[in-house]
Amino acid sequence: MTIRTERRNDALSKERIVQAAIDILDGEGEGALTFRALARRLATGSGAIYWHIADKDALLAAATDDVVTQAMSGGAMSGGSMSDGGGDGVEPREAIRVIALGIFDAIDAHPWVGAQFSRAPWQPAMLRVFEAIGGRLWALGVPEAAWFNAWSALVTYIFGAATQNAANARLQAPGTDRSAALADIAGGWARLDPAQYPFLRQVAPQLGAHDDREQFLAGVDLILAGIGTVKGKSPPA
Amino acid sequence: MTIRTERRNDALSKERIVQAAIDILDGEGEGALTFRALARRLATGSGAIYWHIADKDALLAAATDDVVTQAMSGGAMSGGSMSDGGGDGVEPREAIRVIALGIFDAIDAHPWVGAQFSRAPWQPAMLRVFEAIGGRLWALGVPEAAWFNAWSALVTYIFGAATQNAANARLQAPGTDRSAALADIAGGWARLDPAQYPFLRQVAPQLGAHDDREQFLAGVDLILAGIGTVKGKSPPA
DNA sequence: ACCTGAACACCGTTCAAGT
DNA sequence: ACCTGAACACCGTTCAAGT
Repeated sequence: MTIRTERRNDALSKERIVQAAIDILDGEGEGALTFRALARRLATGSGAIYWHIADKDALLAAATDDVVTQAMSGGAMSGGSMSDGGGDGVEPREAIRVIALGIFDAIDAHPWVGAQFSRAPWQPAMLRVFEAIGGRLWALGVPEAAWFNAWSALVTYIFGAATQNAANARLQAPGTDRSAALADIAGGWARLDPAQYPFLRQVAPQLGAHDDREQFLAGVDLILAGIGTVKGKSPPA
Repeated sequence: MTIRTERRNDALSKERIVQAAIDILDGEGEGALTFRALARRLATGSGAIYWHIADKDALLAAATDDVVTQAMSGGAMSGGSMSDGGGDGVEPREAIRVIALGIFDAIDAHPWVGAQFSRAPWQPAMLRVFEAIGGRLWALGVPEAAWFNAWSALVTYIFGAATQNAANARLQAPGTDRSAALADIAGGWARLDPAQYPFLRQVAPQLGAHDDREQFLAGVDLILAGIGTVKGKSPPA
């Protein structure tokens, strides 16, 4: 007697399709993701994909949701949204930094996610990020009147900065050296007209030498410092 | 004797092509900008456009540069980049707010510009924005060690927030009511699981009622306040 | 020098036809 | 229920041919 597996291992499914799409996006770039390429990789017809996924937008949305969910699954990012101040042992400012860096690194590793945000905010996985940030603001003791604007500024900065960073990375030809490209731009700034661009000339060396993650975190810290001036008290010991 | 005009008034030129592209982008959306549609509007062949512009990326870059240049031509945004503190009578923080709002409004009016930033930062018109912000930081008396990070955080937030705002606007069907769509999302947040999403439930009413420009400016102010804590002195009177 | 428009090599999406 | 792959209606870009 033969025991049939209820499903062939290689049966098409939304999960398999989304994973194949992520593989293509990461490995060959956004331009390489076509239904024909996807069908070839899955050894099926291009039309079969439409049985499982509505269209290309839905495919990109599902792939993005996957990546963000992954990024949020780190231990430091769950829990701690209690209004009593957290209670999971992580200082709220530090927790916000960890969440922010998690998003930054995830988008850096999957640059196409950045472009996707513009087309589909309010995705389910995003809600978990939003809540995690908001919960830490409660734990920080930010006064109620400032909740919404403080939360909005943080979330906007985190996703905006991560997206811009990834876009810069995507601009480069796949094999080229990132720091060399940056040095090129910094060199261009250093040669700008001193009368018109005194500031950019001054900061050109720092542009060429900066670390992206540190620069990103410095921005998060500036916003946190600004939020601190609203409540007017120092962080809890 | 006949005096020939050196150029027919309707002769093709990069300027005319870019303007026609902007008209299409603003009036019919990003999906409507094709070389065929552009050629039809300019009463020429689709191939003629390639004589004046390298490809579609260059066309979008030129259109974006136009819009940003326009946004920066406002009087309050020029000058004032002297290290002696400005001297054009506008308080630096207020000048930064004006510049930021100018960018925000320009991208709000031309939402496609937001999507374009990801593909081409470092555009010439952008440099003027970058310099204008940096110059005001000097005027604010920010210490040298903080120049780069403070500048970077401001510029990142301004373009990131403006882009995200425009993307949200673009998501909606052209005819629909913006506040109704926001109320829908806010309603969704209000119905989230209280155990998992206490923060989002709390701020849902503010999400539905907020003013986008005010929210944006509040973020700029938070960063400026954070920058203030770095230098540790109050703004000059 | 500048313009024309057919041709080429692609797309996303649909759908009759298969199993 | 799920899959196939040809067909449809598009794209951006090129290029021989015109003026």
